[in-house]
Amino acid sequence: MNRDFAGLLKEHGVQPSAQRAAVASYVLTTAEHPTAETVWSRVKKHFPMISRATVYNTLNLLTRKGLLRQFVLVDGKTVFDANVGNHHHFIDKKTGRIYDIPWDALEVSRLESLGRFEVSDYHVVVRGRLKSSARRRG
Amino acid sequence: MNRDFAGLLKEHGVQPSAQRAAVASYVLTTAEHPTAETVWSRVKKHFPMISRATVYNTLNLLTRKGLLRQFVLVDGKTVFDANVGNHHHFIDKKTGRIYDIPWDALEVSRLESLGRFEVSDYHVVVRGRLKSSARRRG
DNA sequence: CACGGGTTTAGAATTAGTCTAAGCATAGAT
DNA sequence: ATCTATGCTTAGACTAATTCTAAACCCGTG
Ligand SMILES: [Mn+2]
Ligand SMILES: [Mn+2]
Ligand SMILES: [Zn+2]
Ligand SMILES: [Zn+2]
Repeated sequence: MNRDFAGLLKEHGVQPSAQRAAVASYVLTTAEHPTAETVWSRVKKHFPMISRATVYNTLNLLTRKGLLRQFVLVDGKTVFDANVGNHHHFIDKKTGRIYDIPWDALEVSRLESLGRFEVSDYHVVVRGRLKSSARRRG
Repeated sequence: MNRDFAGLLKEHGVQPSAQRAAVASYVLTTAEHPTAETVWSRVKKHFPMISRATVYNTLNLLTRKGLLRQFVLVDGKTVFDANVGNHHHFIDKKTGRIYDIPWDALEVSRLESLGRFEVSDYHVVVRGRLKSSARRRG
């Protein structure tokens, strides 16, 4: 932790600023698939005067620059995911929380047979309950 | 076409009305995965005085009764799907249109190996381009 | 120190969806 | 045939998520 986020942003063509580093330091290290509202509330703890517009701007900018991915799995909520590599998702039906499933944990076959669909990417969305064993990181 | 939608609704525990039959006759027969706004505009052509609230109410009611499914795949738009059986989805990156992939066209393996995740359902979301062959029904 | 480009800000605007309260339709009772 | 209760429909108000706007701000360069 405590990486040099200003440097990281610069490397990805994002001009660094205190606000952007604050957003990045949270959103690029969490596994909780936060909404923009969640990002805002987390970042405000350490940077109380940051505005909502800056949070949205920064999240969209990081997404355009490939540091972040955003997707909508439930309801009307866009969530942000710093895991930009291929992976699948598990949604806990009880809590709505989203967990990553490593790419290699599942295999999808017969994708070549899709006829008129030319596949460029895909992922599996799994829904269910978390087994009762104590939950660890998600 | 021109099925008895009032009868169909009754069979599913939905008290029929002219508005509900109008919504049902469109949304239960289309394959275009429409948004609520799209449903409203289509239904208004044949039933110009129907209100937005009635369209939303009916779509939510049909969903509760199991005649319709709703999901969010892209952007912030909930779409409605009269195909309530298991199936996968293909999203055309160019147009955003959503197409059904029959359940048996794909196979997902190793779902039993997901450890702490207890799977109750899943589906594959595939994205790509539609091959140039003339498009048929989606 | 002034300039200028990019960044941040608060709040207005927009969009999707829900809620409200009044009016309407109709099945059943008389 | 009329009455009535229940449920349906309606317009518009409201809410929540997100984007837009325009002014203020920051900071490196001249
Ligand atoms: Mn966005
Ligand atoms: Mn809904
Ligand atoms: Zn993820
Ligand atoms: Zn479908």
